[in-house]
Amino acid sequence: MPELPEVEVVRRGLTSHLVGRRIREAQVFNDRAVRRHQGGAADFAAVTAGHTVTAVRRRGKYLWFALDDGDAIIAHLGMSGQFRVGGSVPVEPHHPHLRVRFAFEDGGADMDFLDQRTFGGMSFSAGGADLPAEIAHIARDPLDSEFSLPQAVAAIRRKRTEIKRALLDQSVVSGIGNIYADEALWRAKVHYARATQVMTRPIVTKVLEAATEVMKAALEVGGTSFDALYVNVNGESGYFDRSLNAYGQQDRPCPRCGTPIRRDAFMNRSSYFCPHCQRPPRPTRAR
DNA sequence: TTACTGACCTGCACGC
DNA sequence: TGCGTGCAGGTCAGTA
Repeated sequence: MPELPEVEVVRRGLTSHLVGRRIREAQVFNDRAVRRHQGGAADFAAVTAGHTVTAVRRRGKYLWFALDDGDAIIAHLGMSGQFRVGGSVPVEPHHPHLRVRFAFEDGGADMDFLDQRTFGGMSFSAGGADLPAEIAHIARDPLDSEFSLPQAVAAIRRKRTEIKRALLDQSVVSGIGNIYADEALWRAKVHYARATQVMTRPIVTKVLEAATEVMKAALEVGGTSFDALYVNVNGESGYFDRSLNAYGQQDRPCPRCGTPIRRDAFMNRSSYFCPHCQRPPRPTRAR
């Protein structure tokens, strides 16, 4: 699943393939891919044509293509979105997951947006080259040069919820998804259900530092791939799944203490944790 | 205002 | 072999 490291790998790939190229046309093969664009598929194609891409930027899991006149094209990969540009195996025009195709004035390789589960999508943002208004509510992520660890720690401690829920809240700290939340909590030895309002500043700091470390490590090896749902712009997988300590490791021994990793249902998804290293919070007594 | 829940969506694995 | 069910999970609208 694309989380921050995976999206950053895609951003870097797209930067080298797109910057300086002028869009000739966008073909939308599935309207759902542009459902967040107010004017619909035809309008999306009309407003994106003729623009030159000046930069590919990112905040958390959102990408946007800054355009020459100050506008932007926003993109989110969702769970299964992929951008492919001129890979060794070209995407066929009738590929079942091809949602949007961009062709360029230079006649070079097209850019394809594929998305199996259609949770991702694209939209046009007028005047959004620096930061689209549509994603201004997304907090800075730990790989952002202007990310403030003390501010993020304070934001988490202000919440009255469980730590994992806070980590997944993109308006508090962005870029962290289910995989890296579990890995960060495992590294920090913190249970996913710990209440944020009673966590000390050093503990929250430790969790965020762990999240930063694990995402940096994942970025170095091209991100985490379990299957064909995440690949870079050339269609290649990352290798970080080989380094996961908790996520997806149910019943396997904890690399730290040997206790079998447990899987709990949490927030309609799975949480993987070591029941020995990450002790559950004591239930609060009703008065 | 804040926290929480469920829907969206498709392909795969598994059991019967 | 075919069918039904559960699971994967990021985001957002609706509800409490």
